[in-house]
Amino acid sequence: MSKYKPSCEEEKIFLEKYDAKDYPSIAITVDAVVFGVRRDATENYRKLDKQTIQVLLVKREEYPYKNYYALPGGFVGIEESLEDTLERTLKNKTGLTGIYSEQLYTFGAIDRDPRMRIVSSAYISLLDANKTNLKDAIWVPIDALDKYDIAFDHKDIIDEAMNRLRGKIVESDIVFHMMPEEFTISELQEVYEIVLGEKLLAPAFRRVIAKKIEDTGKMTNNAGHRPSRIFRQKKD
Amino acid sequence: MSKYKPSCEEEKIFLEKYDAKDYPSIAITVDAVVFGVRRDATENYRKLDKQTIQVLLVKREEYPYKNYYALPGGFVGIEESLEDTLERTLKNKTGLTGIYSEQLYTFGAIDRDPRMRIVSSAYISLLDANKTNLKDAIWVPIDALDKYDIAFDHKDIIDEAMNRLRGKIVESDIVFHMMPEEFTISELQEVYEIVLGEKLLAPAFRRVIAKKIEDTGKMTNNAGHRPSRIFRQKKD
DNA sequence: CTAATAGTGTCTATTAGACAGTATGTT
DNA sequence: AACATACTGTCTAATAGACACTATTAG
Repeated sequence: MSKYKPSCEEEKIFLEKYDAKDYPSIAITVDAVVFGVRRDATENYRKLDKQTIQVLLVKREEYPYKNYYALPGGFVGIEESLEDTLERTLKNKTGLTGIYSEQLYTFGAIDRDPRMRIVSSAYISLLDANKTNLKDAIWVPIDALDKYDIAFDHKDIIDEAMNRLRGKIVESDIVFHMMPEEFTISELQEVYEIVLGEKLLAPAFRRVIAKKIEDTGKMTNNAGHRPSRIFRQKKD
Repeated sequence: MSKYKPSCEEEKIFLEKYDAKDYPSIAITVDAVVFGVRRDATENYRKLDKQTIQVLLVKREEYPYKNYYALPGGFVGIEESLEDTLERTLKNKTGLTGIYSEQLYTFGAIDRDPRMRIVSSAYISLLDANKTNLKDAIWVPIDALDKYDIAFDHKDIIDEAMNRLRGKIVESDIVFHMMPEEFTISELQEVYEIVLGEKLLAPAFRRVIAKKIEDTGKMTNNAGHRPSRIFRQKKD
């Protein structure tokens, strides 16, 4: 399994005798908090569908927490890295691959799961929700979560993920993972406002964001008001 | 093990039949990156012992990586939370309890350990290194790590921890966990400079830090120059 | 006195907040 | 023209960077 080279014969024997079954078994899973912002798909109408950020949830078909909603996720295979598990799970639920993800936190309380001891590494995944072609999952607005029965400690995980997202949106470039390729500054500002939960002043926002975006030369049209320049993320 | 209540008889039977041994076994460990800054213990001489931050390492007595240095850590017990494992491990190596810690990252590459598949949750722990009464561990200056053989992927973990520490020291109050109860502003500035790896301008530093500290009314003496006010962390 | 570090005052550059105003499309 | 949103100009407040200056001890 490993590239590690034993240093001597004694060590080689030690490693061969070593049996993982001798140790108490704790399972490890990966859970994904997938965030997205949805827009109406109509070309000439770019207003947000729901003025809130949404989370991807899956209805559980089996016990425990049957019929509850849970984060997409699953057991880590013995020959699978945490990121591989994440990728596989997201592909199964959304059909999408290569979604931007980063590790959030690992939850290890002893009574997280009634079946057995399970430690879960939670990841935050961000995507432009318009692109999604969901299979078994649904989008739930973050402020409507209390209308759903959420399985395990997944509500806590979502809350923690929201905190992290709020913190990172201002000092990193992760917003762009939730945007389409091309967007207006107002659309970008809307996403900031949704995540931060507060209104921002347009001049200040434009000043700050200007360094991170570049003009495509295109304009919106038929919006019922002055058209807007269309930008994309600036990459060095 | 859990406070979870089965919803019906069918679920109760399901849970009783469920056997953790049916799933492939991945072990989980906790490793601690313990950071500290050492000062000379002499009362009237407050200069830093070594002008660098130090990490706590343990010499491995067994294979694999026998005689290499590793982060203090160990296997998570079946009835033990990640934090409990951390606390137990640190107590064994340093004799100290209640050390400030926060989760860093969970490392899950498949070939981290030659014995078996091991996923490790790494924590950052911070303490005033002067207080330590080490048992089996040694302090290694961060810039002297390449003189030691480091086991597993622990060098990567330490690097990652250093990055996190650098990021957090400016926008949180974690420095104070590495300071004694009472300190001068210069001593505090020295710790910032050690962590950030750059010199800071005293007036700017004082302006910013003033909000977080309060005067004890005491002064240093016999320092060979103008005495310094002694501060402590301000708590609301 | 000198050496050494503690601590302050202040000027300037940069950035954030606020708000009024102008611009340009659709209807 | 009226409306709606896009976009800009500018004043002010707060903050960060730089550096010169003063203060106070030991020896």
